[in-house]
Amino acid sequence: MQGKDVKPRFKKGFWKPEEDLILKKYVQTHGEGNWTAVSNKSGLLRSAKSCRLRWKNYLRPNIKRGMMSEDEKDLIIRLHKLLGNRWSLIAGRLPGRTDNEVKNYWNTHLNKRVSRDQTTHLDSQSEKNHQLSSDSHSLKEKNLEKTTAVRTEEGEGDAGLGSWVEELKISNYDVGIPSLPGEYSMLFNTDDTFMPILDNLVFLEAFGTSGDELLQETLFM
DNA sequence: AACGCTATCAACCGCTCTCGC
DNA sequence: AGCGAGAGCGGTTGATAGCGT
Repeated sequence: MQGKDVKPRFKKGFWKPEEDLILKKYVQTHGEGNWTAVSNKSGLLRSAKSCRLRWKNYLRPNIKRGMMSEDEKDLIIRLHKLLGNRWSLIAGRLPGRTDNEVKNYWNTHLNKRVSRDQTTHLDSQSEKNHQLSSDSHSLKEKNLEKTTAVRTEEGEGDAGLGSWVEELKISNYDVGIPSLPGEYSMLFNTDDTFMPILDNLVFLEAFGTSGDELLQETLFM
């Protein structure tokens, strides 16, 4: 056996408490980041990726674990409506929650709940929606194109944005109140928990423009 | 008690993005 | 401009706990 072509074989599977302790101590001493160094120097036989994930999802300070509150559930549903499967973005609005946790929670709990709700509402809504959608569709279409165009003009180079906005359209998410203009009309819903959190930062991250700018464009185009 | 099924969630995998050279 | 390494993201897998029969 020649040593030079032997790749380090990393350990897989669940982390032991002693491994957690080693990782925690190493990061506390040397700081977060450079996970390759963490992997190489900590003595853990774990990949850089694995170390990063373990730290980010479980060992990082201020991680909130356990049951989701009703507010958190509601927020996830609403943000998912607006942002789609952008878990890190959604998790960023939930202090102490990680993208992995939000994603898991969505897949196991909320996904079912939402599809169930949609099914029960579908019958009563479908007639009404059909009427409204023909009116609102062109406006929604227009605003989406405009939003995407803003990003393109600014040279953001985010090829993925256009596609997920498209997905949002295709997946029949009712992200707006039909009588209000634009795709972002849900902003006019003065919901107590949602409004303060859906701030400009979300828009900046998601659309490359601030919520204020977007509203201006949507309202006074 | 034993078995099978389902739900849950931690962790991995593959891909994309970013940045430095 | 092209390349490689590191970091991040979203989708998927697999172990296992819980429940029903």
